Amino acid sequence: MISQTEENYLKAIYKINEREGKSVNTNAISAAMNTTAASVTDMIKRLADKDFINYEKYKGVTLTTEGERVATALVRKHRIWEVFLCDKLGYSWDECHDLAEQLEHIQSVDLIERLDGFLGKPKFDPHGDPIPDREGNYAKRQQMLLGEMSVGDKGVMVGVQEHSTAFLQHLDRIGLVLAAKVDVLEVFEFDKSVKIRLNETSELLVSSKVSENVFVKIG
Amino acid sequence: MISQTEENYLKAIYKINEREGKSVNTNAISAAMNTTAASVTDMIKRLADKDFINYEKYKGVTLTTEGERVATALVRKHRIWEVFLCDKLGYSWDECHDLAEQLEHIQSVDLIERLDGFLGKPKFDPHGDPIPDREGNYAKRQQMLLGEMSVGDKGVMVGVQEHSTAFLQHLDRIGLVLAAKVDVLEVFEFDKSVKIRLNETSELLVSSKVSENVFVKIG
DNA sequence: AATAATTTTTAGATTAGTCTAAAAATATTT
DNA sequence: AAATATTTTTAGACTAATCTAAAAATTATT
Repeated sequence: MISQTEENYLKAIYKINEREGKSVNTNAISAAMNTTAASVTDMIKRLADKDFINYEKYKGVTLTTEGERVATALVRKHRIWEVFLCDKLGYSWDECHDLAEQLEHIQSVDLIERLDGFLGKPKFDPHGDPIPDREGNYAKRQQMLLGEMSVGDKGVMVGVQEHSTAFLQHLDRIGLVLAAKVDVLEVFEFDKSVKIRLNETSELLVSSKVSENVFVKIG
Repeated sequence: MISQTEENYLKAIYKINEREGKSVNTNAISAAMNTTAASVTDMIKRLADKDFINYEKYKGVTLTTEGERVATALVRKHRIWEVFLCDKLGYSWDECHDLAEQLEHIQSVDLIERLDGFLGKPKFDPHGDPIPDREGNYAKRQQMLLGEMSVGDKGVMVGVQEHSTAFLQHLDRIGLVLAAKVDVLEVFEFDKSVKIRLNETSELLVSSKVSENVFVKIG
């Protein structure tokens, strides 16, 4: 058996590795898990004993095949539950995350498959993040940050890099929500702010904080 | 904060009290929780410290108002999740229990209210057990055991006393499921078996094991 | 390369939840 | 009412997950 805590550590390691692309060190994990470095050392020994991670003292950790399987299964469950919460129960995208953190730990081989079917086998969660399949594979999104786009580029808002409640609520407030049409009108190098046309109607000037954390799918 | 384990103990105490109607003793709890009497003593001290139960050494325990609130909230959540699993995801009534045991511990003030609304505010779970309202109140069912009915009585199958998988699967097999119409044709005092007409068509002879564990609503 | 700074690990404690074995209290039987 | 049986509690120990403080290893800086 694997505990919820162990699962959460594996997910944290997976996400850090996905972001940084290398062996994950103790401090990064303790920051992500809100614990001390000592606690992390204890835990990674346990996870290494159970063959979920490869660990060498002072060298950081990487996930084994089995560890990666557990982590992607959690991500899959998390994102499918988020779709349920938003599509069926009317939660907004900033509210669904915390509940999904709990629901992703429900242990059942087929509950999540049935839920997936009930929801119409969605490919993306309400934040535009892709949902891994049963094998843990998911297509990397054909997307770029709004801040990396050029004048004249057109696309659709497909996701966010930053998932904080405050940020998501801000996006709601300015109308830059999932599936919004985005045309880049001007890029101000000075402060990295970007002027866009939203949904082919209103003009909107967004700050660097926004442009550097919003993903747009070109096309 | 209250832990999942503490919640489970409170629910067990609630159910034993509901069944036996008196102060709940240590051994009954250890049997229900599949632990030792020593573990129960440890736990009831903790629950008494937190004012969830009234406890006097060697005298058993009763729930406080707060303890009862927690227990009925759990029962409410359990039964609403069961409705979701059966109505929306196609689980059968013998499969949904174990999953609901996990789902009932999801902590959220309004998730269960939204789910309740999504499901159309059901009054009964898939086993015919009543769903408590937010205050923990629920109407006692207008029902009797099949074995207590008389020849000529007619009714509808509304629930079971015994919840084991084997029993529920047996009921499925003989077609005596929730909402089935039941007319009592003959009662054999010798072995407490009962002959019924099922759904106004087939005749069926059921054993005492069945007749003493199936609830029928008269009318 | 020596020193300083940072990161990581170890050592030793703590809490929740569990256990076994033995002692104490209560209930039942003779 | 004494003996026996049952129930409950205590005592002491274990594991998972955490902590603080100190030691050890690694990395960066002068």
